[in-house]
Amino acid sequence: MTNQELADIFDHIADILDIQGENPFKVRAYKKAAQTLENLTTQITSVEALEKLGKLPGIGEAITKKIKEHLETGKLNYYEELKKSEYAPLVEFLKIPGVGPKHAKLIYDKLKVKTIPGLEKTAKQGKLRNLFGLGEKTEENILKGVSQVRKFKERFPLAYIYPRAQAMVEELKKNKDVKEITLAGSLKRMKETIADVDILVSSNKPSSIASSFVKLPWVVNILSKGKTKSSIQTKDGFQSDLRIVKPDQFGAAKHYFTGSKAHNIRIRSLGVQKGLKINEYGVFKGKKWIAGKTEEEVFKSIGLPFIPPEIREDWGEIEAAMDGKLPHLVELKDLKGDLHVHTDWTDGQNSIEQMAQSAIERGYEYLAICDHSPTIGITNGLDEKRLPQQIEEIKKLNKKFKNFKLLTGIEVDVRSNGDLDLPNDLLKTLDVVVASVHTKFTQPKEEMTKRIIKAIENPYVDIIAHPTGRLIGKREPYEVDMDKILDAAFSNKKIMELNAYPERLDLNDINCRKAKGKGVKVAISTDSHKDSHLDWIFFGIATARRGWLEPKDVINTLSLEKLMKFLKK
DNA sequence: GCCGTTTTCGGCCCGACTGTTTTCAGTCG
Repeated sequence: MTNQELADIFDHIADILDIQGENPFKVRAYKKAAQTLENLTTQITSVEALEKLGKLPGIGEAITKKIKEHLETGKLNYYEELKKSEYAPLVEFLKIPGVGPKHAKLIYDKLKVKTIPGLEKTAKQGKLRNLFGLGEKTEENILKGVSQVRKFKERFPLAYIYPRAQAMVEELKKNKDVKEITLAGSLKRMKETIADVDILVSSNKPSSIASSFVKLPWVVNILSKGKTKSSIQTKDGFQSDLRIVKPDQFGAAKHYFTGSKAHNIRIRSLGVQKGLKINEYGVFKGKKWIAGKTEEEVFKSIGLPFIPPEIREDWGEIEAAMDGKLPHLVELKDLKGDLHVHTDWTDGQNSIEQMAQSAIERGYEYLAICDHSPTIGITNGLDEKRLPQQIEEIKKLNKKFKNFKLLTGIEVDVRSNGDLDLPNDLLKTLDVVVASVHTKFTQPKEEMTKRIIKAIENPYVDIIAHPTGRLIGKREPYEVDMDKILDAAFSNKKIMELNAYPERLDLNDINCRKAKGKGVKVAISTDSHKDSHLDWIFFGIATARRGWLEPKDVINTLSLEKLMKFLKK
């Protein structure tokens, strides 16, 4: 039972209760508990962990008891009973935009419809419009919503959304009535997957902005258009929401629309304690506006320093801010090099020299060439004959550079028994050895954990690449005991990779934070297979920041000299 | 259901847009 599975149960409970018409604060309590569990950095696998559990935000006596019951018996009676409720199937309806718990219940109570296909049929027959509170328009919207649920995926990878969102911002900037413009929401917080694109604009002519927005070239459907708020769907499959405020309100609005929701609730509650009201228009004392031009002003009003967007998740950032212990998050400019790239010696597209040139253009001091080893046959992996040849080539090239060095390396495969597919005699001649799992992902958790720990214990291995093997939206992480892996990494002074390849982002934010907590250093590397891929470091940095990493936690912020010392080379 | 430098009871963040019920409930973020 993972935290995520427990979180899903409480989330489901909240939805069923909501449809049943339970006390909305009780519903919110379950939602809050689900969120806390989802964001936890340690797995709740033991009953002992429960001692600390009750102290977590939103988890009190009743929910602790429920978690305990589930851990001990493998199920939760309350949940099992709730699932038998005639309203339980209606949770599906909540996925339809515009349908909430009240309408779901109403539709079922009056028409006994409880499936999405059934709902579609009923709507097409024109039966919904006769229900009290619903009309023709709502019926139409529900039909649209049903087809949308089919057509639109739930979330998109950050790297898919980000460039498209930037393009929308650039297009909107052409409107001269835009004073300030920014991305907001989960995109501003750089979550690894994004449901929709939030854009915030300050302007004295809101209607002009709204008109530009709904006329953007990517728009396929206008969902709503108002003076301060509009929503569209784009041809790329995602929704985008625009908010427009006055220039003096921009900071308060930016804070508010960046979220997360949990963070905002905390901030607003702190405001209430100080007799302040905080909303998207500013900070108010009574009816008097006292702050809100910048985000800094909003934080300052409740006595806090600026909290970076990436960590606004109510994962402890507010407590850290109160104690003056906010991390100084790592930035792109802190990085001195990339420790994992491929070339045309294996499955990369550019030569070693071209990769070096691109690294130099990005201001790096070093670049580690870590091509594949023999096991990955299709990549033309380097064997005992070709790897020494590549090392020679790199040595020759290094004579050409000033203030820059190519590091010799390999991405060596970890076999299913934990052995590496190149001999130690060869590995010890390299500057950087990155070890990774590319085969037999379905091993049981214990075997996989042992396998990786064995690689960590090899004296010539420096870095474990993409430690969970997940591909966002395509492949779940393999089963592995991350706590044990990190403990082994710490005691062997080994580095964990944060692979910045857009579909990997592995370690993810939560595991980065866990690594930091255990004192394990992280390498943010792109795994580039092409010179332009070096820019993907952007998403690696974003994930590192979400994981609270500081320059001191990241190994490739070290100068070449200090790096080589750390690697003992 | 959670929580407490106002409280172990009585609160719980706040506002915009839509559609429909002509004064507001439902949904969303």
